[in-house]
Amino acid sequence: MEIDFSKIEKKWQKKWEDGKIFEVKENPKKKKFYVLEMYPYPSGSGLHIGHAFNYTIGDIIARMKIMQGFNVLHPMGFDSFGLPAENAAIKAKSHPKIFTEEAIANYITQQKALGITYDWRRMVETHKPDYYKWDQWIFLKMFEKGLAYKKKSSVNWCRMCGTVLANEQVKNGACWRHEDINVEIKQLEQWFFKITDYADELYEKIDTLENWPDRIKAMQKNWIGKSHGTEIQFEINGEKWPIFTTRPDTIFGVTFMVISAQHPRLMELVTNEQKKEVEKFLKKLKSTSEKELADLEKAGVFTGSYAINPITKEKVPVWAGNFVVADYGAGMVMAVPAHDQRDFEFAEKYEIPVKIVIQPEEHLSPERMTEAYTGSGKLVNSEGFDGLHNEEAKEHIAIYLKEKKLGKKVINYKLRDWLISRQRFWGTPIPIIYCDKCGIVPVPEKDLPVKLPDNIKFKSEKNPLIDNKEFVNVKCPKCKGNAKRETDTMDTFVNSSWYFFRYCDAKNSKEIFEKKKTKYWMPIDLYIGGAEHACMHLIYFRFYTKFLRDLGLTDLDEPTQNLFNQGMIHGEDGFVMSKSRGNVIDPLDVSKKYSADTLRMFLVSVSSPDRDSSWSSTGIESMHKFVNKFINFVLEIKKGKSSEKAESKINKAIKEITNDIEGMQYNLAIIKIRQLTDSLSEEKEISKKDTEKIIKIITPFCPHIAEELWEKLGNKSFISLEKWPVADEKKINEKLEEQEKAVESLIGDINNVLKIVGEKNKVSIYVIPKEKEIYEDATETIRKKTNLDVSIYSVNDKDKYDPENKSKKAKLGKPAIYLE
RNA sequence: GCGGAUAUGCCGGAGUGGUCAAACGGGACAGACUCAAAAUCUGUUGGCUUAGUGCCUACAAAGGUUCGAAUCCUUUUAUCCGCACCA
Repeated sequence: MEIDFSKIEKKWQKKWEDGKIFEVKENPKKKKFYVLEMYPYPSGSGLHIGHAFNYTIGDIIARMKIMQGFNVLHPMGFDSFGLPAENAAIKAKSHPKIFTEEAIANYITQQKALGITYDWRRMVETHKPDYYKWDQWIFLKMFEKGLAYKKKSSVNWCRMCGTVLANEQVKNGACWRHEDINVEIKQLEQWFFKITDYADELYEKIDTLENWPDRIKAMQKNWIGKSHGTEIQFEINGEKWPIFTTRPDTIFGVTFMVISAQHPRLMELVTNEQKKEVEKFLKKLKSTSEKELADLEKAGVFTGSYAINPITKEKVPVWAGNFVVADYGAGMVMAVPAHDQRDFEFAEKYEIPVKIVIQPEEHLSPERMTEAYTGSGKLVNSEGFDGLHNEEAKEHIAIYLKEKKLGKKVINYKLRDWLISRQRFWGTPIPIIYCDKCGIVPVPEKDLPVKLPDNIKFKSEKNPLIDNKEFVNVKCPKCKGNAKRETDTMDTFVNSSWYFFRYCDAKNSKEIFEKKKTKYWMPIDLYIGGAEHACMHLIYFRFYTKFLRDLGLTDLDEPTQNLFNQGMIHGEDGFVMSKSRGNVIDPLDVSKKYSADTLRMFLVSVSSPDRDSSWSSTGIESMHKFVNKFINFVLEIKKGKSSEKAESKINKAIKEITNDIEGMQYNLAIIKIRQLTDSLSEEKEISKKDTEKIIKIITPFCPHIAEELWEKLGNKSFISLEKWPVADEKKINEKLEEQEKAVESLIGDINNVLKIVGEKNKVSIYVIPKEKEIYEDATETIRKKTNLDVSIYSVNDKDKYDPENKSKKAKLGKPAIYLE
């Protein structure tokens, strides 16, 4: 039968929409299930295959859950602030809003064409004032709590983006959007969110995230980088300077100190004699980018100052070095060349003494060392601590330092505060006013939102807000005097840090969301997206959830316990899809050529959805054949009574497929659907009820076709809302399956012998009496599959035809055969 | 350097202690149908051997645990990814 896929897709999409069947509201009587795919940035080029994959993964489970009777929240929205639209607007001398809204309209059309169960009433678009108003509101709350602050510091600048970037947006020293552009370090005054206040909770709660991929959890731990150590006060020029170390046990081995060349107070330590040298060194450093810095040989210059070791009272030189990170720990380290490789290399280069304070079994001596000894051992040259194992010594020395008020135990994090200012137009305006009299004044809540003006002129790449007098000039909310607005906007990751809360109450104009509503829907039961957000969005959205909790807006510690990382779909050539490679597959082309259902099926059939896979044109072709085969099977099979065997198979399939979908092993579910269809096509008839069950279990994968078939069987309802079948365990008959296998193996044997002895016409089969029925029932199948005349005899049958006395070879489960 | 993941037949990928020469799909080959092709259907697809058998070699490599391992343990190697001079 010829199916007009595109026609039935449109038909059912319209019916679903008209029937509002995927629109949901809170219902305390029903169990909720919140499934969320990461919302997209609406780019001008439309949906790509990764989007289609992402949405399909979510839709399959959403559809099954709906049919299982859950109240399923499955929303979609757009992360619609961002640079590409702004850059396009600059080029076209237009407004980014125009590009953005066109792109969104296009996305919605394309998303609808995939037949996804979104509740479109809940759509959020982050560029709309009714959304970003609440971004600003959160900012004000952060400001109130001291978590939003302005500070001058070294920040990452991308000249292509024309703005500063958060630490999380710097990859390998380059901009996350421009991998060939190394970021520059600039000293700028910028707005930060104090995410470090939550560093400990963000770190510790990672272990509670049961269903997050290990990889993501490891990446976040690594990124937050919690380490236990000791802060020790060294005296330099009569002033106390703290350093951070994880190795207080080596304090007697300190032979010099190194302060970061980027340390803001470096010059305070530089003596007049050394000033020239240091400046020369700094100048040379400045011309190297951060990326090159990483590969650079350790180098430094003597500052002229000396530090006093708080325990030994020894005077050691303080150097400025290129390998010390300025904003980690104290930006200065105590250097123990004998027991730290970096210090060792540095000491070797500048001929600084090496002092061994930890001795392992195999005796070390400074002259023979070619690298630092970082292992364990007993303390030596350490006065009263000599003889202690170094692990014990860590503890003892820390206590000693604490008693003498020379140091204390501390915890350090690699995580830095989140730099949220962006020197760009197309983002949420930071709701801050600068007044000459009153200083930094937050915009009062009642004046929110601070709207982006429609009337703007782009001049080069400069943020047009700066020249927009109507925007900039404002009265100070405190003194009513003339004041100016902040013109920086917020990082777009701010918008995506709480959008999942807003879906629960997307149209609320009075408050950010109603707590009662989010209490019903949250947490997200399944969050689906790519792994590229591991150390960006996926940290930020945890941070925001904690902050909103502390505001009392939610009781949740974590936004979701279940994170699913989809794999990447590569081109047919195995490479990442890219225009320049010409291996891009457009999901819309595919669904037009085959069907949306074929595309959905294919996307999740190649391998487990969390794995990378490659596009395959033969694969989609084959899936399309299967889809057609399935349709024909359902329509053509005689609706009568199901055999026991068919019932067993159907129920077993229901059971297994339900588990596979639940476990997101869609590829396995599809294999089972294929197997079921293949084996049932041998049946003469199947009951209408069973046929309907089969259509139901394919509904999450092929919703349009399922609806159409459901209707063709005479049903008036939506299959999408029908009850998911539950396997009747009693009908699963393993014995029948075994018997079927036995018959198959017999057929295999016959064919095998035929191969050896050549063509024959007739087969006589001798079976153990109690098995006779099994094989007799299969006579027709055997005949069909071997193309032979089939006679079946019981071995104890006296009248059997058995000229070569083969029957005596028969065994249980393995009949004897005679071919002629 | 640190951390995470992966390694299965021509290919993609199932398979976590025996029922595994290994699901399912792709590809290839052979056959049926057809004037022919497409579609569809059937079979074969590690080696040798054989009236349906038996044996050997196999699940990155090497060891080990076990009556028994693709599956468990140890080590090694390779690939991919993330962080990276974090003291």
